[in-house]
Amino acid sequence: MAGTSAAKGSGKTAKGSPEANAEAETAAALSKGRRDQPVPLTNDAKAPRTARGETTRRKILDAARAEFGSRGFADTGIIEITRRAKVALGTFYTYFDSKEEVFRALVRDMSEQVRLAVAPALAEGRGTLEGEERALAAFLDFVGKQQQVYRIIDEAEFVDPEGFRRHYESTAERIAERLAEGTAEGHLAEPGGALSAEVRAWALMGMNVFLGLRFGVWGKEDPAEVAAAANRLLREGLKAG
Amino acid sequence: MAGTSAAKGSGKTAKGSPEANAEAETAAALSKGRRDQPVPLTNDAKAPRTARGETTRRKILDAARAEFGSRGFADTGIIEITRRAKVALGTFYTYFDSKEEVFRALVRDMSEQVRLAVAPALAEGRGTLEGEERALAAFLDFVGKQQQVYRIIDEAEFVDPEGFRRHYESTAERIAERLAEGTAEGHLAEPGGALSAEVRAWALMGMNVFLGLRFGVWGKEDPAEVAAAANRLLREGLKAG
Amino acid sequence: MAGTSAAKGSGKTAKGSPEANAEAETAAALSKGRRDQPVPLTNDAKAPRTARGETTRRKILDAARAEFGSRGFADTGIIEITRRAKVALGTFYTYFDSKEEVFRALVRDMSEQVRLAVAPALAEGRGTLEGEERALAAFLDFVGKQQQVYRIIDEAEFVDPEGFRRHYESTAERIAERLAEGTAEGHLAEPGGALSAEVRAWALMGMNVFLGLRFGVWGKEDPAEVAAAANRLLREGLKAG
Amino acid sequence: MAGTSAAKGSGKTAKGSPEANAEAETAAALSKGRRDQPVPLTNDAKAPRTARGETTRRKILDAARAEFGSRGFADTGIIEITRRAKVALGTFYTYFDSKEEVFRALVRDMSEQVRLAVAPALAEGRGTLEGEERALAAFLDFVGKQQQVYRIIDEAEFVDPEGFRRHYESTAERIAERLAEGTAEGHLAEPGGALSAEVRAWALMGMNVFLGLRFGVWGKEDPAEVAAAANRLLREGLKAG
DNA sequence: AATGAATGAGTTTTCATTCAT
DNA sequence: GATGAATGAAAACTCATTCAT
Repeated sequence: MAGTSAAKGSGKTAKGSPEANAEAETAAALSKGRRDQPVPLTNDAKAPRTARGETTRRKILDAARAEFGSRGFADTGIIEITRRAKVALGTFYTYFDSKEEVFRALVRDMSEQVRLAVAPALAEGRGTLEGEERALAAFLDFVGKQQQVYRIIDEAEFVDPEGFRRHYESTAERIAERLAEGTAEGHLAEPGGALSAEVRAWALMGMNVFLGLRFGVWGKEDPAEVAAAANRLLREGLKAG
Repeated sequence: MAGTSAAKGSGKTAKGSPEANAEAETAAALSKGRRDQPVPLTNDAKAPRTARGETTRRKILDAARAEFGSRGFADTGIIEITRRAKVALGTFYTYFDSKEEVFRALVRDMSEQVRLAVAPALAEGRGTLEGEERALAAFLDFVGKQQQVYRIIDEAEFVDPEGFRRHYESTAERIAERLAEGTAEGHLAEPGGALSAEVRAWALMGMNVFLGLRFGVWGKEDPAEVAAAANRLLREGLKAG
Repeated sequence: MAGTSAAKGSGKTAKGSPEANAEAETAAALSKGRRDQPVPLTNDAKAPRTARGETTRRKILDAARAEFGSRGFADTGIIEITRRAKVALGTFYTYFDSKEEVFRALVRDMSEQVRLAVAPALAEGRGTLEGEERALAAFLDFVGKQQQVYRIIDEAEFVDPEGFRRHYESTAERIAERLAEGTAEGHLAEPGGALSAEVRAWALMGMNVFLGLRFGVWGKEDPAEVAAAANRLLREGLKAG
Repeated sequence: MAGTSAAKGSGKTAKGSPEANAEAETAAALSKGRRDQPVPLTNDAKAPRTARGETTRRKILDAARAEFGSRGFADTGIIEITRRAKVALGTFYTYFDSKEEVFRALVRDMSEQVRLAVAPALAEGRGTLEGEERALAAFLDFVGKQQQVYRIIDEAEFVDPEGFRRHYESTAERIAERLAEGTAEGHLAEPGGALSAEVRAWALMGMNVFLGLRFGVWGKEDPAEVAAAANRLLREGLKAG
C-alpha cells in the first residue's frame, strides 16, 4: 500500500516547475523538511561529520531508493546499491547500520514525499471536497512518475512495520483533520460520532491508495478525470436520486 | 493490501467462540472451500497421486500458510514449513517445485477464501448497498480472525505479482458487476461512463481493504458499526444537506 | 597453558599400544568416555540422526582439531576445516552452530584426552609421588606428540573461558584428591589447612604445565629425566641439607 | 599464562587504597617504568618526533592496553582503541604500523611491568627463598590489580609468539640465576646438573603463574598466606617427615 | 512416498588500512 | 601531526535445492 492525499501546511514547499527532476527536487524538499522538524530517529553514531560525508550519504540513499523501488527489498543487495551510488561496498556501512536501516530511512523519506506532493493541491481547492479532488489528481500524477513509492511503502509492511503503520496513521489523521474542518465550515455532513469520523478518513485514504494503484501505477488514465469520478462518489454517494 | 468484499450467504462465518482457535477453524473452512471447487493447481507433475499424498500436500500447505502469515516470505524457511507440517524436508519437493510455488498456491487459496467469506453476506442483503454493508461486516470479521490474509496477499505484490494483480482485478470486477446490477435495478445512480464505473469499483474496494486493515487487523471495533458508518458514506456521500 | 597430570579411575581406558595413531585412538577413547557420562552440553538440534551423520560430524571435529591446533582460532576459517574434512562448507553448519561451538567441543575433547593420557601412568606408580612422576613423564610425552593440546587449551582462555576454567579447576581438583590420599596414607606431609592444600595442587599443576611447554613442546628432552628432576624438587624442596 | 616472579625492591607496589583505580595507578607506574629504561621501540620510522607526538603515542598505547586487556586481541578494533585514546582513527597509523605492532609493543611493556612489580620484593628478603616468597606475594598483588597482564601475555602465544617466548625464557633465566646464586651461597641444594637447574627454574615459574591465575585473578585470597604456603612446598617439598 | 544428509552459491557485515584534506 | 571518509578483501553464515537410501 502506498501514500495518499496529505497535509495542509507548507503549501509553498514546492515552488519550482512541478515536473522537472522529481527525485532531486524531492530530495531537496526533504532536506528542508528535516530541518523544520527535529527528526530524531536517525543513527547519530553514523551521522556524517563533513559535507563530503553528507553528499555520500545522500548518494547512497538515492541509489537505495532506485534499487529497492525496482527490485524490492529481498532482491536488492548492498552491492547493487553501492554500485549504483558509485561508492565502495564498505562505504555503505559508514552511514547505515544495515540494509534494514536504509530501508527505514527511505520509508520516512517516501512518506514525507507523498505528503509534500499533494500539499500544494490541497491548498488550491476552494472547499474541502475540491481540495481533496485536486489532491487525488496530484497524487495520481505523482505515483505515476514515482512508482517506487508504492513498492517501498507497501514493502514496509514487512520490512519496517512501524514505519508502515506510522505512515498510514498519520496520513489518516491529516485527512480526518481536513474533514473535521470541512464539517465545521458547514460543507460536509456531520459524521455520526468519533468512530464514524475515523471510518470516513480511512475509507477516503483507501480509495485514494487503490485508485493510485489502478490508475496511477498499473494504468495511466487522465488523473483529472479519475479524480473527478471519485469525487462525485465522495460528494453524493452511490444512491440513486 | 489484502482482500475485499465478494459473493454469497450467511454472515456468521465462524459460529463457535468468535475468538478462540481462529487458525484451526479457518483451516477447516479452507478445506471445505477447496472441495467446492477443485482449486486449479499450477503444477500437475507434482499433483499427489494417492490419498496419503493428498493429505501430505495439505499439511504442507496449511503449515506454509501459518508460517508465511506470521513471519513473512523472506523470514520463512522450507525447514520451518516442513517442521510445522511434521514431514521431512525433502518431502516438500515432492509436492512443490519451489518456495515461490507454495506461496503462489497460497495466494490463490487466500483469494478464494476471501471471496467465500463474504459471499453469503452479499446474498442476504436486500438491495445492492445493504449487501455491500453486510459483506464489509463479514470481511472485517474474517480478517480479524485470519490476519494471515493480509500478510499473504499483500506480500504477493513482491513474491507473486501476477497473483496479486489477479486477486484485485477479479475482486474489482465482481464489485463492478454488482454495482452494474444495482444500477440496472435502479437502486444506484448511473456512473458517468466506463471509466467512472471502474473508478467506483476500485474506490469501494480500497475503502474495504483499508477499513479491514484499520478496524479488522489493527483494531477490533464492532464490524457492524464500522460497516454501517462506511455504508452511510457510500450511500449519501460527504456533502452537507 | 595446557593440561597436566590427571585422574585415578579408568586406568584401563587406553590398553592398546600407547604410541600408534594417537589421534584416532584418542577419538575412540573419547567416544567411549562420552558414553560413560551423560555428556549434556551438546546441541541436540544438530545431533546427527544417522550413522552417516555421526561419521561426518567426527570428520569435521578431527579436521577442526588439526586446523585450530596449527593455525589458531582466528586464522582458521570454516572453509579450511571443511576442506580438510572433505565435506562441503554448508555441511559444517549441519553439525555445529558456529566456529565457536566446534572450538568448545574441542576443548572438552582435549581436556578429556589429557586426562586419559596420564591416567594409566598414575595408577602404575607405587606411592603418590612416584605416580606423579610417571604422570608427568606421560604428560611430557603426550604433549610432545599432540602439540595441538596446548594451542587449543590455551586459546580457550579467549574463545571459551568457561571451558578453560573448567579444565584447570577440574584438573586441580583431581590433583588435590591424590595429594589428600597420599597424606592420609602417610606419605606426604600435612598441608597447613584447606588453603594450603589448594595451593599445593595448583602449584603442582603449574609446574607440570610449564615443564610441558618447555620440555615437551619447545624442546624435547628425555621426559623421564625431566620428570625425575621435577620430582626431586617436589619431594624434598630446594632447601640445602 | 602470564608473568611471574622477578628482580628488586619494596613489596608495597601499591601504597594507596589497594583496590581503587587500579588502572590509572598502573598506567602511572608504567610511565615511570618506561622512563627508567628507554623501552626499545620496534619501529623507528614511526617514533614520535615532538613532545605532542610522544603524548599521543602514549595515549594510544594506554588505550590499547585497556582494550586488549578486556576484550582480547580479536575483539578489539583500532577504532575502539582510538576512541578510548580520544584521537582520530588515522592517528593510530602515525605511530604504529599495524594492530599487531601495538600488541607487540604492549607485550614488551607488560613483560617489563611484571619484572618491575616484583623486583623490589626480591631484594627485601633475606636469603633466596625468602626473596622468592616476597616476590610471589608481590606478584599476586600485582596481577590482582592488573588482570590485563594475563590476558595480554597469554594471548601473545597466538599474536606475538616471539614476544611470548622471550617473556618466559628471560623470566626463567632470571629465576635460574637467583637459584644459582642461592646454591653458591649454600642456601639451596645442588641441582643434579644443567637440566635439573633449568627444570627447577621452569617449575618455580609455572607454580607462580598458576598461583597468580588462581589466587590473584580468579580468587583474591591473602597474597602473603598463599605465598607462605607455596614457599613451604618449595623449601621442604611434599614428602612426609 | 518419505527421509534427512549434503551441497555451494550468495549475502551481509566487519575492519584493518590508506589517503586527501 | 591530526582527521575521518573511503576502500574492498575476507569471513561467517544461510538456505533453497538435490539426491542417495
